[in-house]
Amino acid sequence: MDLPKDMVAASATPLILAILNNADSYGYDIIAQVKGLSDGEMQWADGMLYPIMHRLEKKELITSYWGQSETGRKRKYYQITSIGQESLISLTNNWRKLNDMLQNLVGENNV
Amino acid sequence: MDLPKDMVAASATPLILAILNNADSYGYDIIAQVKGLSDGEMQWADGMLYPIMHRLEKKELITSYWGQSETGRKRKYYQITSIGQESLISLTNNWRKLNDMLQNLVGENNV
DNA sequence: AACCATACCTAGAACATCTAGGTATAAAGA
DNA sequence: TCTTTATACCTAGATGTTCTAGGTATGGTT
Repeated sequence: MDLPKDMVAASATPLILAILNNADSYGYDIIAQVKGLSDGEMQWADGMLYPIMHRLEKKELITSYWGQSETGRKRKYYQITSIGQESLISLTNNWRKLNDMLQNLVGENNV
Repeated sequence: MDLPKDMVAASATPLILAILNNADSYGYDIIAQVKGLSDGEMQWADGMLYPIMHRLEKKELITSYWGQSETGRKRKYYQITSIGQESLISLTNNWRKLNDMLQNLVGENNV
């Protein structure tokens, strides 16, 4: 896909929230899910994800708790909050509106 | 709409390119078009637009030329380049893909 | 003359991402 | 038991960007 940075930035938050809205998850798994959802086109580096997670936590869109993998390795699980769910709805609507605007505008003159 | 900054940023470039792809235009008119297209929900400040135009010009996605309004006031018109058109296609496709991903993901669990 | 709307511009604050490093540990294999 | 690999998390700071808050200029209107 080779996304411009600003699109990566703008899509990261809603994608993360949408994933957590389906089920609690942790850093490495979120990266794996995004990779899967995008057919391998989006491959986030972990160092890019964690600062975003921390920011989302600070904004209280998500919370975290320590858990363990089956093998005993510790993991930090993230859970969406009700504020996060509201934000997800709003972000998703904005994405749809902007996408519609853009597609219509471009469609007019069949680029 | 009350868009987060990163979404404003990510949508500004494709919107501007799409508008110029329909017809050459100038700063104030682009702002007016965006306002119209969004039903008044997106109101860009001019001071926000010009730096973006200059950056797009630097990247050679658009070019500019001086013209005049009917009343004689000078205007800087912008025109999309072929690089800009390619970029517009790519950006529009990326927007559609990301939007599809997001809507599907959210739709699954009817937020 | 004064004011308003149009029209463009820039410096720098503010903010966020993302690179490039780092730590730690379980499992596997030699 | 030692090394390697994969998993798992973290942060400082460079980098890049938007956007605010200023500014200039001018034609039309009162």
